[in-house]
Amino acid sequence: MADQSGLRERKKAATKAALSHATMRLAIEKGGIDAVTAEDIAAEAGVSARTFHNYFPNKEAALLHDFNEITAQTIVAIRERAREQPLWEALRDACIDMRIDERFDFATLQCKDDLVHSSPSLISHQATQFLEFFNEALDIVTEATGRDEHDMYPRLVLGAALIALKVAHEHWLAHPDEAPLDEVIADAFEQFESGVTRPTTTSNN
Amino acid sequence: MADQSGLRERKKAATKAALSHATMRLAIEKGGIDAVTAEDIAAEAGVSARTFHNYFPNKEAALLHDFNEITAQTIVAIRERAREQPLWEALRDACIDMRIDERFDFATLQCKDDLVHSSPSLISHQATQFLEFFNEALDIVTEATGRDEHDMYPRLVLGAALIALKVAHEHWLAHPDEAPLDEVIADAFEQFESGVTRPTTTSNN
DNA sequence: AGAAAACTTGCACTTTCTGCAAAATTTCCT
DNA sequence: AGGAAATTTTGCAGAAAGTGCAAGTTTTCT
Repeated sequence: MADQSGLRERKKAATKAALSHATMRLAIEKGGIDAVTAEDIAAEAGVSARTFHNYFPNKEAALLHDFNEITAQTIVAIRERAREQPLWEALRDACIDMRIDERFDFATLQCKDDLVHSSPSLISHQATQFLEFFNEALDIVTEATGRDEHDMYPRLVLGAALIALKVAHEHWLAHPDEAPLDEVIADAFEQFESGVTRPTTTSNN
Repeated sequence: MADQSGLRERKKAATKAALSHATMRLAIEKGGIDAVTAEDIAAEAGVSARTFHNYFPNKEAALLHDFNEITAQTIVAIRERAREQPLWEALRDACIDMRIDERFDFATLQCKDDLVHSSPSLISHQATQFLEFFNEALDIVTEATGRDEHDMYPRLVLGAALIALKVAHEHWLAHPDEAPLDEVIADAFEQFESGVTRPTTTSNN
């Protein structure tokens, strides 16, 4: 349904990837996405500015495209796992299975993170993507818990899981040599299990 | 420091409020903030378009201005409470003390929430403000827990607290007759205390 | 091959947002 | 009160985003 392998589909995917990569390249080169125009990106990818806007609504979306891809896959993973595992474990394992560390070059990840943290427009866009992630996952979680719309529980668990994911991810990017990403994620989830709300002893764990 | 009561200061505050209110009025009238231009807002408030941009970077900021004010106050409240209370309680009580229900007309709140949920630009902007709130509070929480930058714990607790706040707020807006806002917030925080990660019995609580 | 469907492109247009410099207003000091 | 100094308002110019439309290309399907 999504990717029939006709010439047309392949070309579109290639163009989209080219635009996304061009955005990244230029943003790094010019030291920030704000110094890059949609026209620059289109030129770098060899298409017209109008075509760029056919693929992405704006440059932020182009830069964060792959992150978006991964969350889409994660939604599917959560749905499948939630059928066979307790919810919390399903969420945790789906997050671990994102395997950001294996799919991307570490330097590139760090680079992209720097770009995001230094541009309000990117921060804003990333926050929005996270919200979309939340909303898409919410239906699954609500169903899995057997609660209704009337109940806060689904949103609270899901929120906790996504916070754990985000914090783990950031921590790993800042301290990559400390532990592998999957362990960091597991650790973050574990802290919620043992009760985040109680002040813990300051054993660095 | 912030508000000396010279004529100039008072006028500026008045203009800012007028612009914010004008934005709200027009957004409701035209059924969405996207149908309102910065020029419309300036005209409604009786200033030039250029002046509007001296006060706010964009219309989204103008519409969400009061929410921003409140989070600024809440940061202060958290800082003070964190000196005298256990962290989790400090966060909870500071959130309860925001008293959104008393400060605003309920219909207006619901209206504004509808506006936000139906406009990508507003969703994006609100998400960004939430992130700023997070970052400002993070320093306080980190200090209060006696943990260092190296540790995920501060971000996890704070994340949990802000999720609780946001979820409670949304729930109350959707079901206002069920319980007063402060109780809903307390309830959300309580669910984190009793362990969100374990599936609970479906007693609607 | 040739019609139909889908994609690309250029163009026109509205809107946002910023810098700059001139005018207007408020404040401050004597 | 009066005038210099500081601050604010405003208009104008300009870069860039983003969208609709229609014409031109390319791919698909039979």
